[in-house]
Formats: sequence, structure tokens, C-alpha cells
Amino acid sequence: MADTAAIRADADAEPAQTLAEQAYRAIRRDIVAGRLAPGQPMRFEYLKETYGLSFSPLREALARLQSERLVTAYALRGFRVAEMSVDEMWDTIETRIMIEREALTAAIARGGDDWEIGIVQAFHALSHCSKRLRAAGDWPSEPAIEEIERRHQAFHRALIAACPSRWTRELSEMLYVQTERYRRPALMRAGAAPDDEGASAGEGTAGRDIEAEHKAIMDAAIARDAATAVELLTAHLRDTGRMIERLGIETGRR
Amino acid sequence: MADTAAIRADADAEPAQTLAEQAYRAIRRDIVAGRLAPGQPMRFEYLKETYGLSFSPLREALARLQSERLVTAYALRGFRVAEMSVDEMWDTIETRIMIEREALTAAIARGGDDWEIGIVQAFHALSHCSKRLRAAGDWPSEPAIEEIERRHQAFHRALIAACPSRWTRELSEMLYVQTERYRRPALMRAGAAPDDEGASAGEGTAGRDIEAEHKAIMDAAIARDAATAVELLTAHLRDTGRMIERLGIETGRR
DNA sequence: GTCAAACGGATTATCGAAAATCCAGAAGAC
DNA sequence: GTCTTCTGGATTTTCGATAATCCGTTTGAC
Repeated sequence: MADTAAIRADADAEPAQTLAEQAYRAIRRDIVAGRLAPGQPMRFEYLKETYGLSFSPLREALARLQSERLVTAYALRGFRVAEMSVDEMWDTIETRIMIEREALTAAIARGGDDWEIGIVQAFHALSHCSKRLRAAGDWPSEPAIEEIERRHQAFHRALIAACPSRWTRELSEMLYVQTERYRRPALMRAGAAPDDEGASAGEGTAGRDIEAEHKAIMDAAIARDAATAVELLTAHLRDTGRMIERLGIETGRR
Repeated sequence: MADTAAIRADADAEPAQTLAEQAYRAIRRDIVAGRLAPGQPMRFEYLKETYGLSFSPLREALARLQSERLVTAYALRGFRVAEMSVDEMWDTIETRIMIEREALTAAIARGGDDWEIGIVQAFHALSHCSKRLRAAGDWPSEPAIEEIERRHQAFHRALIAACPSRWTRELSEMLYVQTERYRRPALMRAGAAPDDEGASAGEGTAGRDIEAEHKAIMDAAIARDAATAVELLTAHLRDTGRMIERLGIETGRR
């Protein structure tokens, strides 16, 4: 059944059982969303106030985020939000491409019905959500963006869900978060919803029809055309990189 | 100059500045060496006694190790040493192969004199250390094994040191540690030094001449023969996997 | 006899205070 | 005038105690 895939589609579906987990998710969310600016020192006084937690769970959260390169630790001088740069972005994207090519190939070779259903489902969930956002017309709200981002991640996750290698899937996940950290603030600044089609040329997405790109990848994957699917995915990720590069990676301080 | 490479060759060269860092390294070392058995619960009472530290730094260390999949966290039920299995081993090895193929290719394409010198240096350091160990004759001591393992890692790190992608290098490092966790206890149990040649067939290394394998990889790399180097490295890692599989992955409880 | 609820011991997660460390600026030596 | 040393305040790191949670066992009901 597609149950598992559907349930797992929403990342962090399970409630946070400990404050440390809660802190970890909240801080990660804020870093990825750009609410915590790159290089910004993460003073405990500030974190305590902002997240309403005490030292211990915050420290544990930062320790974990350090391993994922979202924060940088300076011994005896605290933590800072990890820096961003064009070079790092390309390194992240190219590494992600390397891993996801492998993952997608494996998924196409081994995916069953659940896998196909999961992809179609995730695609439509994303597409539907995206349309509703465009229909609303005005500037998208924060929660709306959060939701569309979750669905976007769910789609990319669904594509490789049938890859049997746990390491490959988890590394993909980690690098997805890293790239989202670049993509999302760039698009926000450009005034487009993160997954908007950008019908007007010269806009944030520069005339790309991202929904169509997703559909093409999905179709190739389900048609078991690994070579095409992999090339389309690679192009999709590189195009996004170039787009971000055009829009600039500086993020708005708060 | 090869200075940086030489200095960095010894992992964890810099002294641990905080107790949390110290705890992190010590526990990681003990897990990889097999002194902490897979699945074993990591009770804080025990950890406090063993490492002479208090809750906070230990928790922080475990949080980091969790990200590297060396310990598993169970919400409100503490931590356990991560489990091991043949399937996980092969997943780790194949993922490492995927990443290191890319890394080695890039390093061969871009490596300069420093890189070549670093490899030769690391190879000889390992080989020298290995010989001395064999000359000693008797059962190798723990510190001797630790040292040879450090040099072994340094050699593999030197091979890809010229790879420009930081993500690729760091993921290699992480997966190296994971594979060492399988390789080392298996070889120990077989009664061979971790990098022993195993001249007697049927021994732990089953007649492999590991030093020769390393030399062949090194020679191909320095000759800038990427295709050969990559195939040799792949075979080297897979052979090690098969060897571990033969020796079994159960580790001795303490 | 089987099942569910409740108790008690053990363990973890969290907190807030205490100790250690760092940084910037002032005072002093050359 | 430049460099070194000292000092005070801010910040991090660490600790031990407290509160919350879990698990195995017993008790009681049906």
C-alpha cells in the first residue's frame, strides 16, 4: 500500500517528544527559511527567549545541527548560523546531483506500484497546493509557503523512495535541506512563491515552468526511462542553481 | 607545500577544547573499535563513570553521534549503540564507493604536487608502521592498532585530498568511519592486525596483499589513470566487504 | 484464568546556578 | 608612539538537583 509513503510524505509528521527535538526542528526551520541570517551568532540568551527553552535542549539541538552543517561551532565561543556562498551552493547542488542520480536510477529499477502511486500523489498534492496559492493572488503567507515547501520536498522524496539504500536516501534528504536553504530565500526575495510557475518572463523563476519540469521527471520515472529521468532531474537542479545565482544569495537580516 | 596535508593527516590533531568534544571523540573511538557493543544501551550512569564526565557534555556528544548514525536515540528511553548488520554494511560500502569514485576522479584531475606528495607520504607511513607491527611478532597492542588505523585512514584521505568538493570529502570521511566500524572488529577477531598482509592463506585477510592493493591504487592515481585507479579502489572496498562478511560481523560484548 | 489498571523502582530529560573562558579596553613599560 | 599586561563584563560550558517518563510487576476485576 501507499499508506506508509503517504504518511511519511509529511516530514516530521510525528510529534516532537522531547524539547531537544522540538528545538532542533524549530531552529532548523528558521535557518532554512532564512529567518536566522548566515553568520549570525546564536547567543543562548537570545535563543532562550525566542524558543522559550533552556540551555540543555538548545545545546543538544545545536550539536545536531552542527553535524548537518547548518550551524558552525566555535569552541568556547558559541555557535553561529552557517555561512552561505555561491561556491558552497554549487558544491551542495553537484553533490546532491551525484547522489540523486544514483538514487533515482535505483528507484526506477526497483520501484513497485506503491512507488508509482506515491509519486503521482505527491505531484498532485504539490500541484494542487501551488494552484491554490496562485489563485489567491496576493503575496503568499508564511504558513502557505511552509506547506508548499513540505510538499515540494515530499515530491522529490517520493521519486527516490524506492531506492533501497538507506544511506543514499538520507544523504539526499540532508542535501535537499541544504539546497532549500539557498532556494527559498532567493525566491522569496524575488517575490515569487517558492514553486510558482513564474508565467511572466523575467520574474523570479525566469520563465521556467517548474510544474512542467516536475511532471516530465515523473513521467520518465514511471515510464521506467532511467536515462531520461536522470538527465531531467540533473537539469532541473542545475537550472535552479543558476536561477538562485542570478537572484543572489544574500539573505535579509532580521 | 604538503604541510597542511601532513598536519591534517592525523585526524583530531587539535586538542579537544571542550569536554563535549572530548566525549564525542572518546565515545566514537570506542564504538568504532567495538568496545561498545552494537545495541548496547548507553546508560548515563555508566557513561559518567567510564568517561569521568557529567550529563551535559555526554548528551551533546550522543546528539552528534546520532547524526552520524553511530548511536540511535529513543525518545525518553535514552540512547543505544547503533546496530550492525550485513545489509547495512553493504549499503555503507556501496555508498562509499559511489562517493569515492567521484572524489578520486576529481582529485586525479585536479591534484598538484602537494597531493602526490601527500599520498606517497601517507602510504609509506602506513607501510612502515605495518612492517614494524609484523616484525614485533606477537599479538598487536591496542595503541598499535589505533595508530595503524589512523594511518590507514590518512592514506585513504590523502587519495582524495585534492577533490575540491567539501561535501564529497566530508561524506567520505563519515562513511570511512562507518566501514571501519565493521572492518576493525572483524579483523581483530580473526587475529590479524587490521592492515596485516595475511601472508598465510586462509588467514583473516584470506591471502590478500593489502599493501599491494594500496600501492596499485596509489600508482594509478599518480599516473593520472583515473579509470584504473577508480576500479582498483572499488575492488579494494568490495573485497574488504566480502572479507568481513566471511569473518562475520558479530562483535564481542564486554 | 485472562485482562486491564495501578504501583514502585529505575532512567531520562530539563532546569537554573556555578565555574571557566574569552574579549575589549585601560593602564603601564619600553 | 607602540607593544604588552592586567582587569571587568559578557558569554559559554559544565554541573548536580528536580521533574517527568517509562517498564516490569503486582493487584484487582470480570
